[in-house]
Parts: sequence; C-alpha cells; structure tokens
Amino acid sequence: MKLDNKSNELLGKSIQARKKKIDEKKIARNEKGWQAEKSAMTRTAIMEAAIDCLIKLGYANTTTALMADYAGVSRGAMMHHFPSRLAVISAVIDHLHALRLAEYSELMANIDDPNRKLTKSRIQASVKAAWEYVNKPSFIAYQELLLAARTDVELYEILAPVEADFESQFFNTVKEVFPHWERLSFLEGAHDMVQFLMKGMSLSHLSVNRNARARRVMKLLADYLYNLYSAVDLIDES
Amino acid sequence: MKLDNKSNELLGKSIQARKKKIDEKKIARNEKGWQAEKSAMTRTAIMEAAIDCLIKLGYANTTTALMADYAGVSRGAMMHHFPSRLAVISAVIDHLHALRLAEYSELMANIDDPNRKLTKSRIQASVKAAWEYVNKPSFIAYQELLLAARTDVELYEILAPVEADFESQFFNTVKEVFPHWERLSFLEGAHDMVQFLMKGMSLSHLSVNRNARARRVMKLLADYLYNLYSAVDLIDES
DNA sequence: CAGAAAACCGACAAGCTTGTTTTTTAGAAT
DNA sequence: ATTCTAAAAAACAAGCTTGTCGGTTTTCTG
Repeated sequence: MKLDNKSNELLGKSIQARKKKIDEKKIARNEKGWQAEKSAMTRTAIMEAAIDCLIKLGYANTTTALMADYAGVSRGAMMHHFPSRLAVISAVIDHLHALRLAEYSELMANIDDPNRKLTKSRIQASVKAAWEYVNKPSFIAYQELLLAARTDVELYEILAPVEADFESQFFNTVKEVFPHWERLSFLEGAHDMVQFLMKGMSLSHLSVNRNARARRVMKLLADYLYNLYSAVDLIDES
Repeated sequence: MKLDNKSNELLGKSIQARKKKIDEKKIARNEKGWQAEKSAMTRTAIMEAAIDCLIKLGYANTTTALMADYAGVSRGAMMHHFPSRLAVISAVIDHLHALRLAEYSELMANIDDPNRKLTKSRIQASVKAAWEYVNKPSFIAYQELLLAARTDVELYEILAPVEADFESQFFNTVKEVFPHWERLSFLEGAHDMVQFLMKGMSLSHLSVNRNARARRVMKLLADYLYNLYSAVDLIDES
C-alpha cells in the first residue's frame, strides 16, 4: 500500500491529546452516568474516524490500526467497543444510512411546495442540490462501501439489505419533495436518471475538467427534467 | 479478505495443464524464434489473468499469488516477466487503453453515416451500444483501476496521464462516429451525459432492479438525445 | 554438441493485518 | 474504603503479501 501523501497532516490525533480533552469534559460533567457518555463518545469517535479513512484511504486501506489512530484511540480500546473490523464497518453503515437520508431531506427542503407548481429554477435548484448531495462525505464514504461490496461477500451481505431499504426510503422522500410530480413512472425515471448521472459524475475523479463538464451536463439535465415534468403535467391535465 | 464464493470454480489453471498446452504449440511451431513467442504468451496470460482478478476480486485482492494462479504460471515466472505487482498493473493499463478504444469503435461502427442523417433508431442503437460498452470486461477492469486510483498515489500517477489520453482519443472517435453532429459543444455535452450516466448505471450493482431501471433510463436518454440533436440540426440549418 | 542466455520454479525474510489474550487503569456500587 | 466491573492499553500468535535469491530447466547460438 502507498497512501496518499496529502493525508499525512492529520494522521494521528495522539492518544494523549484525546485523553486530555476527555478529562476536561469529565470535570465539567462531574456526575454519575459519565462512563456511559464516555463510552458513547469513543464509539462515535471511532465511527467518524472510520468514515474519514474510507474517504481518504479507501475501504481496502481502512485497517483497524489506522482507524484507531485517526480516532485517537488505542487499538485495544477499539477492539473493546467493536469485536472486529467488520463490526465497525457495520456500525458505520447504519450510521450513514440514517445520515444520508437526513442530509438529502435537508438539501431538498423547500424545493417543491404543494401550493405552487414546480418552476424551472426550482428544478435547477434541485439538480444543484443533488450534486451537493453526492459530494458530501457521507455519500463518498457510503459509495466506497458499495463499490467494495462488489467483490467482498461479507460486506455485501451486510450492505445489500441496507441499500435496498435505503433506496426505498430515498424514493419515498423524493415523492414528498416533489408532490406535484404525480405520474410515478416518470418521476421514477427522472429520479433514476438524476441519481445514475450524479453517481457517474461523482465517481469520475480522474476525468479532466470534471467540474466544468459536470456543470454543463447539469444544465442539460435541468432542461430535460423541466420538459419531462411539463409533459407529464400536460398529460395529467388533459 | 473474504473472496467471492462464486469464483472458486476456475481459481487454478494448474501449472502442469498450462505446460502441456504450451508443449503442443511448440511441436506445431518447431522453428526458431519460439522462445520469444512463448515469452509473449505467458506475458499475455498474466495480463489476462490480472484482468480477470480485477473483475472478480477487485483491485485490493488482486495479489501476485492470485494473478499467477489464475494465469497458470508460477509466481517466480511471473516476477521474471514483471518486476513488481505494479508493473503488471501498468502493463494491463496500457493493454486496456488500446483495447477499450478498439471495442468502442467496433460497437459504434455503422451507427452514423456521412451520407445519411441520424435517425432516432440510430440514436437508440448508439445508446444500447454504449450500455454494452460499459458492461464489457475491459471497462469493468479499467473502472476498478480508476476507482482504486482515488486513494492509491502510485496507481494514480500511472493512470492519470493514460486516462487523459484516453478521454481525448475517445472523444475523437465519437466525432468520427457522429459526423453529422457538428455543433461541438452540444456533442460534448451529449457525450458527457451518456458517459456519466452509463458509468453511474454500471457501478450501481447493488441497486434493486438495476437492469430494468437502466433500460427505462436509456429510453428517456435516447429521446432526449434525439431532441438535442434535432435542435442542433435546426440551428445549423437556419 | 557445448556454453550462454532466457525462462521458470520454490523458498525465504520482512513487514502488515487481524483477532485474542493479558495487564493496567478508571468508574460504580455497597 | 474495598470490591467489582467496564474501559483502555499493550503484547502476542497466526496468516498474508511482497520482493529477492539461489537453483533448475528450456531455448538459442556458435
């Protein structure tokens, strides 16, 4: 393995540093039940470190040692909270499942509105939001897992049911976000088109000029979606 | 690592089997220059095995031992032809570079024609061909490398220039395939849209019902492209 | 045919990674 | 205060992976 140079900067939150920080919190709290809170803190720290690793190092290089290092926790402590590497990943998967849905909802808030029809600029905004969505850490980390699951049975078995559930809930959210879009098959098609396209653009990190090209494609996409929406609307009204 | 169960079937072309096969060829040839040919054969066998591994096991699990095993070659022999694991990968990259361009050209042959305008059915055919293209082993293997390069500097440094060259040549081919499409910026946009979309669909292995959804999206895409093409055409003729 | 060169093979050392086990430290309970 | 339990740290064994090395076979050349 040869890690990315750029990631060396914050490679090690030292264990001491973390301890000090925790001590401060302890004094502030100074009551019972502190242990449970502390435990939850390290669990969270480990999961967030794992997500960092997935993003910066990729699934294959996300080793227990590196995760612990990123989290500022000893490997022993980590293995105490999570019995195996895959247990961490599994917890991360559940975490991302919820987080991604929440983030999408937040990004898409106020795009459509039951009282007003969709306008072109609102569609453009939704496309832009979708692009932001696939550039979020949560998406990138989750995507890393999805891709790794192609050739890793254990991961696949954990991820497949979660992903199925996610897609289902995701589309439900989409329906809520676009209440005007009543013809379901068209909305499904539009949704798939947006998602596949965004995923494709997001994963084209090596493409020259990716961002400019992405912007151009998103313009075309927004035009297309507006036409599709209008056509559906016409059909519905006829 | 926990490999995919399905791949156990043809995990080991035994070395003996390969030797026998080579001997047969030797008797048939029975001239000078045989050594060079034999050497080229094993080189090729190793590269093809590497591609198989990338597809079935993923970049991270494509170890020297497994590549040699898949190729029916001893690890020693392999290290004789390629000094390091990365040397194999590098050779594979060059191989795929040429192969993918050739395959694309072949798939797109006879789509457009300088003497006839593009029809809707021809555009549909080109979309279908693009989908076949991203489902080819060459694409999948190359994609695996592109994705791994995100977090592997050494791989990145080999792949980045090749990828830049590929995209450039790729688009040149596209221009040849669609001689009628004269407004370049529109062709670029259409091309990017198709490629990003295909990539996104190709990499959505875990999506439920992927193929059906892909078909529906491709229908929408073909409609859109035809409209885009027609609009350009109108502009050009005005 | 004999010597040189290329191709090939199996074994080895060094370094990682994982999960277990053992030891130490911190917190809770009586 | 002491006893018990959870948390954290460190040491350890087993298994992989990589690249190198010494030796063997096959092919080429003179």
